[in-house]
This record gives sequence, structure tokens and C-alpha cells, in this order.
Amino acid sequence: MTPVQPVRGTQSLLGEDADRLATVVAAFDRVRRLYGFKRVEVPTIEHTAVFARTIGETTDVVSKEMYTFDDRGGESITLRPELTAGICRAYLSEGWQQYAPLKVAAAGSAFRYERPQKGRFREFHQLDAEIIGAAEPQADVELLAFADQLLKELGIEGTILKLNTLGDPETRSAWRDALHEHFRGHAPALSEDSKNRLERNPLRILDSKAHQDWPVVDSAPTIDEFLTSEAADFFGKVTTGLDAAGIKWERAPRLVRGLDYYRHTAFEFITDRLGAQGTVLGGGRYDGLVESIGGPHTPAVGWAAGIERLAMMIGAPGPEVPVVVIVPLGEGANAAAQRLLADVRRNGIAADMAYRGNMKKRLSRANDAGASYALILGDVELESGEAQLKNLATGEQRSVAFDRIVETLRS
RNA sequence: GCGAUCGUAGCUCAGCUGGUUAGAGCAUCGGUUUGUGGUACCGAGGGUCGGGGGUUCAAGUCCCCUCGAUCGCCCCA
Repeated sequence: MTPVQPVRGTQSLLGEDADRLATVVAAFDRVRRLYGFKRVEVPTIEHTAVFARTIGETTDVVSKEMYTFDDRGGESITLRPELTAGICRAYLSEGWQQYAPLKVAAAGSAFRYERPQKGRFREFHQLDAEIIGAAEPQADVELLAFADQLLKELGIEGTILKLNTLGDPETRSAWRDALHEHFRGHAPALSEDSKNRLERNPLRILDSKAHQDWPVVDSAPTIDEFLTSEAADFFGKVTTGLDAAGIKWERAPRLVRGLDYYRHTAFEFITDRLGAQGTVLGGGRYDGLVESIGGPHTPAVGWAAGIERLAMMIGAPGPEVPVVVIVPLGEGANAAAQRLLADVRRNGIAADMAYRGNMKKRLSRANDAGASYALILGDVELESGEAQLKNLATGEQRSVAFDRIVETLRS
């Protein structure tokens, strides 16, 4: 392994590829303002317990994917594998409880030690939206509307909102027990993967990709049989709210989420365009999370989206193209060229300067940059006070007085 | 962590069953044209063939290990 090799699963992006990520974040920031979500910044590192307790000790994320290390003071520190837990920690430690219900949005990198593949990296970037301290179904609806509008503003077609409820804690544990019993009864018929899931996380067998699991899954008890009337009522309010807001959704009774903190509403926006990484945005209600790190009972909902995954689905942002490239000729022209360049740029016109090679090279650079005009500035022009403005598309060229260049380029 | 495919120049790739100094296109740089781009022509630089070991008279080509990439499983955004 040579020193110039990047760390596995990290990315170094140039030009359009980097612009794509920036475009996604810019759209997120625009929509987030429309919905009244405050921007927050939280640390990249937290005490390990922040993630271990909230996400769940037995989940894969915590048990084998976190970047955890002891710092020089001997404290166990973890690079965040997601943004939600850190935001909730800040909600408690920074006194943000006074703003409840608090709507916040964040964007940043997260880290998981996984095998990289399409749309999956070890250092990746997430968009995150949370409403903390709101038990009302209106919060779920608002959050989903935000997600829906973001995808539309990004011009992403063909995602489907899959929606489910995991019920309240009683519902969830009753359902879980029933599933456990059902699957254990049919254990011999299950795939190896699902046999392993049996004790660890029976809910996950529901969305197994192994065909041999299908029949057993189909005959499994559904959440609806266990919903308490409160839980059913809550879910009903969420769905009628979505319908009222004109947000299309599909019921996915077998949708479960991997992290332990989810309750009630659970959802994913999925696509078939990203291979195995079909979930582009996902989240749900996590009423128990804040309590799990020592805070008061605090109802909350949120979602996270993969910036890279969204970036792969948007149209290519155009490159930045200068309107004009200044071509100085000879030492004497450099100062005047710098002055003109600064002047043009300060007037909001994208401009560049070709300062290497002979004139042929310099014009060639102007052409390659995609400029509309080249502005030629040599001894002759310095004396006359008029530069040569060449239209690179038509080839036509004319003299323009130095002090009329900005005006001419604008027209 | 498991499986499959792959790794030759900055990029995209060629290199037949192992056989002389490893090739092309694009890109870069120089020239034809030292004040006129887009097209054309000529030329140059750039490679420990991912890395290590082995088989062989001979390895880019075969075998093993390793690192990496891609896709899938697991899991998740």
C-alpha cells in the first residue's frame, strides 16, 4: 500500500462530481428554509455511548461498523455513523429543550466501516431533518412533506414513499414476540441469513431477499393485528394528513427499520435506479431516543438522506464557463489585463485570463474554457485604449474602448 | 464478514494458445504558424504491466498470497 493510496471507501471529487454534492446540499438548504427548519452543526465525534445506547448495541451499525477509538485521554470516542444521535445529545446538553418543538436540519459526513459498493462509502454524507419534542402526527406529515418537496426540487423521478407503522412500545414488543414465535416454528424452512436473524432481530426477516423465505414471511402475523387503538389512530392521522397535503405514499406493512430507536411511523423513499442501495431517504419516529441517553421523555421524528445517492440521481450541473477570457500579449499588457479582469469580475461577469504560451495557445485556452469572447490586449491596444473583443463563436472581432468593455459584455 | 468479476500511460482500452527494446486513441507539452482559437499535419514526454512470491531458458500473459476497484449478500443513507 503506497502512501498516495486513498483510504478505502473515501472519495476525492473534482468538478462536476463535487458540484453534484453541492447542488444537493443547496437544494436542501433552500427547502429547509421554506419549512422553517433551523440549521444546526453538531460534532463529527461523540462519546461512544451516544451512538451505542441510541442506535442499539446489537445492531450491525454499532457492533461492527463504527469507527471507535480511545483518544489520548483514554476516552472512547466514535466518528458519527449518522447525525440523529448527536443532534439529540446537543438538544440535551446545549439547552435546546427550551425551543421545543424544535425543527432542525443538518448536513455533513458520517462514517461506517462497510464494504464499499454502488452508492455506499465508508465516509459518506447525509442530509438530516428532525422535529424534536413534538408528539403530534402533524410533525410526521410536515417532515414527509419536506422530504417529498426536496426530491421534487432536485428533479428526482421515480422514487416511491413506502410507509409503515411500528406501533407504540406495547405494539412493537407484542408483534415482535409473535413474529419470533412464528419464525421459530418455521425455522427449518428459513435461509441461513434469516436463521441468524431469528434471535438477533426477527423483524428483519420480513424484508429478506431470499426467495425461500417468501412463504414463511407471507404467512407471518402483520403489525395491524397488534396495533393498539392509540397506535392505529396515530397512524391514521399521519396518512390522512399526507393525503390532504397531496403526498403520494404506499403502505408497506413489512417495512421495518434497522435501528432500534424507531417507533410508530417508519418510512423510506426508495428507487430501483441504485442497485442494492434502493433507499435514498429514510426515517421515522423515535420517541424513546432522548430518554435512552438520559434525557426526559421526548417524542421526536426525523429522517436522513444519502447525499451521494441523491447526487447520482440528479441531472448534471453545468460547468462554470467564463463569459470572457482576457488575452494579454507581452509584459507591458499584464497590468492593464489584471485591472480589466478585476473590473469585469467585480461587475458580476465570469472572466478568466490566459497568461501562458503564445497567442495561439492563449486563444486556444479561451476556446477550451468555453468562453463566449476573448479580449485581446497588446501593445497596439494599450496605445489606442481599445482592446480587441473577439466573438469566439462567429470569429468576428472589433475594437472596444477599455471603459466600455463591461457595458459591451452585458449587452 | 461472505461471494463473483476485474486491476497494462493522467483517462478509455489493445496485447492471439507465455517468446526480441509493452502499443493505440484521448489528454498534456513542443512544432508547422514568436498578434488570432475551433479543423489538419509532424514530433516529444509519460508505464517498477496494483504489490510480493513462485513455476519456466523466458511471465503483462500461468499458480499462490496480498492490496484495491466494481457488483451482489449482510446491513444501511
